[in-house]
Amino acid sequence: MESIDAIKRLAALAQDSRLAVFRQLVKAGKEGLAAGDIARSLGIAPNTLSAQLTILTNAGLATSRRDGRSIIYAADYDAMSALLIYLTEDCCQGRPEVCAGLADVAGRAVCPR
Amino acid sequence: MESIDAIKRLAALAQDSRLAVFRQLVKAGKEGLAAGDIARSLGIAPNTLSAQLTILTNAGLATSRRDGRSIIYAADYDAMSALLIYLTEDCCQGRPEVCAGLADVAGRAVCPR
DNA sequence: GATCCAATTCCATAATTCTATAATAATGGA
DNA sequence: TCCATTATTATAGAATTATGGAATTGGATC
Repeated sequence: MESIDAIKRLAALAQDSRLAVFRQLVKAGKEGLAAGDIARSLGIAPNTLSAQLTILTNAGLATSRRDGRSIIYAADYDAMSALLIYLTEDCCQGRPEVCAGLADVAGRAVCPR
Repeated sequence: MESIDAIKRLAALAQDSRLAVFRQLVKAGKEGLAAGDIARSLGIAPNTLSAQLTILTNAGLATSRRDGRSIIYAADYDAMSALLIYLTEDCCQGRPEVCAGLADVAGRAVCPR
């Protein structure tokens, strides 16, 4: 993964509405959520949300598909994985004990149920 | 973890110099790196780097300690863990197959050696 | 104390990002 | 076709962020 892509993704997530949207999408799973439903549930104006969704999509963190009048957005889990890898790669430099706890916690966190 | 803390951390990482600094710190491990060494190795002016390090520190992603004239910065692995957890928690909503790949990849990524 | 070195703080400018209003596009039903 | 619904695009003002020069602080050495 390129540094510039990581920055794009991090910047996309570094804003409260967008982070809230992304977390909703992560929870929603593959089926995704309609733009309008997200706007209502988070109390964001449709046009503002649209701009936020565009940023998430351009960053590669979300995908969209049309379903009738609605546009359904879904989290892109692969893009998320790539980002996590990028942030933590080469950690501990041959001294695994340093980040053993991190590995443990990250492994559990990703799919807690 | 609070949303506002996650945003702070994401924003701290969403900038090329700071991301490069953080990755160096992650690679360096607990011993950390002196501010001056980071500035030289990345070609960043000392005062600019100082501002970046302050942002990373305020976000909780780095710690600092003085050693003689130098100030040594180190990555905070716990803060990093907390962020990864926050980003991925409640993913897959009871359908583990959705993010099994993510769990796998994240688990390996954190400590590749 | 005087001096050098490492790092930070202060401050101003440039650039970017956020958000909302207004206008536009696409879809489906009467 | 006409209209309501859903969503996006365009644009602009406000706010935030990034960066560098100059000055300052803290520590080591003489």
